[in-house]
Amino acid sequence: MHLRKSSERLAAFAHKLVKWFEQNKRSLPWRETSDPYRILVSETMLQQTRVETVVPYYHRFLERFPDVQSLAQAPEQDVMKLWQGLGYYARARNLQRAAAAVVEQYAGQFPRAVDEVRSLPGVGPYTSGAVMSIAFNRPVAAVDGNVLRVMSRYLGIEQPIDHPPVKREITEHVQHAVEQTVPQSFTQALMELGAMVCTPRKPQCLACPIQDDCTAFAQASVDSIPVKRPKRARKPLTVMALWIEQDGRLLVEQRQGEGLLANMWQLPSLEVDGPNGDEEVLASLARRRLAQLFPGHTEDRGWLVREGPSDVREFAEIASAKHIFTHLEWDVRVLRPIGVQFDPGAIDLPQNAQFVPTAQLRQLVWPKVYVKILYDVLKVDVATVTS
DNA sequence: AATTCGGGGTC
DNA sequence: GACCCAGAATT
Repeated sequence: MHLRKSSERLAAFAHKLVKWFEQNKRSLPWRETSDPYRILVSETMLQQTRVETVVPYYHRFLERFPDVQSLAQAPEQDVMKLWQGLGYYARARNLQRAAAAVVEQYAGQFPRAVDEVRSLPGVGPYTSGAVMSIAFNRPVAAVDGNVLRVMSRYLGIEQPIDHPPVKREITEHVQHAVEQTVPQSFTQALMELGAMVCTPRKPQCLACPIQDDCTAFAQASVDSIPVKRPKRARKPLTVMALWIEQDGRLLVEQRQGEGLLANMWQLPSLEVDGPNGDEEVLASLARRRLAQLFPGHTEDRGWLVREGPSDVREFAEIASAKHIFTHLEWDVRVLRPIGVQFDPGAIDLPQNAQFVPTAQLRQLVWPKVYVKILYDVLKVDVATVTS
């Protein structure tokens, strides 16, 4: 792969970016340190997540887990609770596994070799480059969404940037540039330019330090670069969730350990494809879920008692919420059985379900959509970190 | 090479 | 609504 820009022009490019960065950089918490652990925490939180969103999480997380040891030995639920609301929860589990690997495989000393850093759980091509350059000032390219946008415009690349060969070509240019300057500053400068000047919409080309050498600016094609391939449509799902509250306790269940929102807590629920929220469909789902939760029980004079199938007939929809994921769209409908009481002590529940006093709900880790539902119904804020 | 992982800000 | 964000892991 030949370079579109000469080595000399890339050196000048890098130099101008670094100079611009030193004069224009934002003050951000992770720019106060070169501790590789803290850089890794920030980079992991920043994956697919905006700076403003991350800042408060970064402070809380490092206050509770100031070093790899404290993170490595913490209960996973404590880590997840501090990640609650950030999304992409595998990042949190991987980050803790990475801390454990540093403690166990590197005797608590953060590894300094690219391959070793890259081998840590949750550390991919971008994050390894970011840690190497930012924390250790080593010349390793870090190519994220900002960099792909800046470089595709600078180089005038009109092929889709999410095409691997295109990303490889861009990485080669970035690698060549970072080797000719101060890696620590250059990596951050490239991303800072993408965030503040070379933005997705309405880039501030007149304020750009590399405007004079930018291919897209020269061609007036800034608005049509980068090109990305179209995304698939989201899949709509209807989620029937049961509200079963008895004597100040709410019936909740923990999701399975893999996949979407792994291990997080929710109301007992059933999912069906499509917008499917007819009253009768929901009631039928609710009866089916009740039968799963309370096998062999039936309603008798207003109480759910043993023997016979669950035959609760009527439900009230007490709350609803729509929630959009990257590839899914949830329509959550919360149904409360009418005229039935439960005896939390006399019922055998599935392993992952239990009645929890409403005052203790906030100790569990909840997906955002259930944070909203619990607040709507109970007026309790289960997002507040208490641990 | 394509999918699966959250959630929020912005236009 | 559609887009996109300091991406990685899995298939």
